[in-house]
Amino acid sequence: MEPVPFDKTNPKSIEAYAERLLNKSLKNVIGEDAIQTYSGKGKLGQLLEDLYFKYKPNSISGPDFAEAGVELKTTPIKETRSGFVSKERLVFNIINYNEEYKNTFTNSSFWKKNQLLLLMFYLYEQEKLDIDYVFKIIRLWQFPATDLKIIKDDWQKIIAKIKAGKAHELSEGDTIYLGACTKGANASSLRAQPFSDEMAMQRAFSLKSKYLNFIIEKSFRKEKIVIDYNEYDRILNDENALGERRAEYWKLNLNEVEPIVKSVNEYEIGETFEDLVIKKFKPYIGLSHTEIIDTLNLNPGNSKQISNAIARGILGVRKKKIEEFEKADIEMKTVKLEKSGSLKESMSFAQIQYKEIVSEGWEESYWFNTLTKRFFFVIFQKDKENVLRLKKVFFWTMPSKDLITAEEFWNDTKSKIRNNHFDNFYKISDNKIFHVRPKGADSADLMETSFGTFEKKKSYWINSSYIKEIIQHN
DNA sequence: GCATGATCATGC
DNA sequence: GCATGATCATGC
Repeated sequence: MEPVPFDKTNPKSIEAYAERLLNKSLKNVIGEDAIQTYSGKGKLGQLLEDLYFKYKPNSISGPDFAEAGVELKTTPIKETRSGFVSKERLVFNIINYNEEYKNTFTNSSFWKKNQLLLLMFYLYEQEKLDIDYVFKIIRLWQFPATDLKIIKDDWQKIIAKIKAGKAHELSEGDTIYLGACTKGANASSLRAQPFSDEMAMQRAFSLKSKYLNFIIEKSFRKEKIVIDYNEYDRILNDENALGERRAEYWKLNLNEVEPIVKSVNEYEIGETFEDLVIKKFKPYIGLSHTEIIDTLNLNPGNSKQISNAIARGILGVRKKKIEEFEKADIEMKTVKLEKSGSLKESMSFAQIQYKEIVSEGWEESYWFNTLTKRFFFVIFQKDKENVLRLKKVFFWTMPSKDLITAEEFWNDTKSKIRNNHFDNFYKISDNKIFHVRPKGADSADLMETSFGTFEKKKSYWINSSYIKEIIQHN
């Protein structure tokens, strides 16, 4: 066997060799002949291994480049008006429910395989073949310590659900950065789980698409720092030693966002990111808007967004967006309760895209992707004097049974739009969690349909009664 | 008092 | 200019 064209024990050497593909496609570099004589099959990652790296992984459970500890990942980006963004989540190894729970994080299948990634982002273009995709970012990636801490907690949360015999109830929205996404041809790709007879959907570890956007954005800026291994140690210190330590990674340069947690030293022992967020709110429970604003010296103005500004102020993020929430795609929702504990208003979401929904599948739809997010609720309630006071905060994910209702609602909405019926959607009075209601500048604010006609802009809403129940039970 | 339709304020 | 989050207005 001919020697590989790089030092297979050295991540930097593998990266340097990979970088020769930058702004090129696989076909550009190895030529059409090599591809035509290739007898294997597979997607881009496989083709790269076979035809470009000429490297056969000698272990299935470990990283692709075993000697260097490097896992190769190809993942698509797409171009939008605001630049390049991730097209989809990054999918890691399938979760073996019967095995993974026996491990600690440090010797988990996830960590052993994915602690050092060679990421190859390519520009997805619908009409192109895999071999013609052009690579736009090629780089080694290690998780910054503050992110690794969250990822470890995410992993443990997934394991806890398996240990509780609830693998069938896993949801991508359960966790912050590391998700358990469905993986399989269809909903009948089921697997056994160790502590329940119920079959569970096959799932894989995955990184949220929004998290990838940060890697993408910061990679284009090419900023480097040296990783803080003391912080790594603090995260992993209750377990085995970390493997070989890696040299450099690219720092997230945060101009538009600001993290809640600046260093892993801010965590108490055993505390998760969510614990820490909730803890930050504790001293302000029961205080009024004005009292919180005075205490923290905030300057939120007098707008409709005041509750939002107060919540960010409490988290120490004043002007910018919350980095962790952006990367995890956590949806922060502030709610105002009346004295009685009910909500005056239902909760609105984005406008229904009439031209898009008609050809979408459920799991790629806006509504599915919104409802499977993790939510962070910040609840204010009016007191006897009608003064809004902070009541409670909590993280929440929609239970799977309500997602079934959501799918029915969405299918109903979609089929009406397909049939050119733009009224008669679910109403609040149907009492089925969701409804459709107008939302535009005014009643003359219209959106084009797939029929070429124009209809009033309408949005997805969650009924206030449902939100009220969530608040009561959390 | 609530359901439904309508519209405002802000930020990107 | 427009989408989003928030809220108002009307009528039953």
